Amino acid sequence: MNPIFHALFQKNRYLTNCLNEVLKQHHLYSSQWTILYCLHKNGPMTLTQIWKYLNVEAPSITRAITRLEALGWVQRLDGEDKREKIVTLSTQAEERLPAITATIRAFEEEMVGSLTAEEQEQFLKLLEKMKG
Amino acid sequence: MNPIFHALFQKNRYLTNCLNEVLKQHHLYSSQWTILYCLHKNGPMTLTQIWKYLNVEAPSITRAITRLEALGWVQRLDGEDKREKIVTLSTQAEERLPAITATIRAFEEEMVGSLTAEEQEQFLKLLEKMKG
DNA sequence: AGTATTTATTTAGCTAGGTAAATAATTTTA
DNA sequence: TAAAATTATTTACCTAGCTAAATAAATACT
Repeated sequence: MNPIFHALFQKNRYLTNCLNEVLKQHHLYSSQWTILYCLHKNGPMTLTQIWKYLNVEAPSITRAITRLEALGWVQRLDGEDKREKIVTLSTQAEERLPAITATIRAFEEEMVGSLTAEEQEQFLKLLEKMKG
Repeated sequence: MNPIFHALFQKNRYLTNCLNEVLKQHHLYSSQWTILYCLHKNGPMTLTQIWKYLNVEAPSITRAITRLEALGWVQRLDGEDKREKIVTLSTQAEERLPAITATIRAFEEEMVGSLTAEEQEQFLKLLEKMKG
């Protein structure tokens, strides 16, 4: 296998495992956090808005939201268009998000901190230059 | 979320989806192919050798090998040490691998070809420089 | 030799992604 | 306006990663 692919897949696995490890203290998985952060940043969103924003398929989001709702992090409200459900953060989630965000920032700093700002920019540029 | 992480996770998803798409013609999933390639390159291996080489956990490999065996791509043979199973490619797999490898090479070329050799090297260096 | 520890594999059960198809509500069109 | 097409969400089921714990064989230690 092309070493670039190999390295990219490995790093991806490694980083998500680390992220999950770090999020354990908040009783969250990485992709749950991704959704909470998305809602925090954008306010209430429909399921479709969420999965289009995060670039995954609808069923992944349905499942994740069902779990997040059961755990009390979000609510599903009926939209004006009766087909759509609007997802909002619970007040509990709003309260906890600052602490979680701090954890994440520290983690990201640790992981990416070994690269200079210039290298980070270069890395992003190369990632985007890869076809897709 | 840090844009580097975001971009890396997205690209990872995108590439594995593309890879699966391309491998459909050979009736394989990307991680099945990863294992076949590993065996092709290294010859017969125990399960432990495989998962250590690929940097994943043992149960993932057990499951994948079970499936590959059911589909006729590999065999599990008892080792001299009766605890270990030695995995070998079937002759059918050996016959088909060249065509599959060609497909993969073309795909990789298409994906990574937008980067110059220098950029590819740089990308790898940056990936490795990220903590982990 | 007999017990304790380690090692290799497997099983069970979780999140997280995917596709295909079902359902219900809305829009378009004839 | 009734039928057809589209859209939002869900359900069912697949691969693919993970951890924790079970099992069986080999090794180490009295």
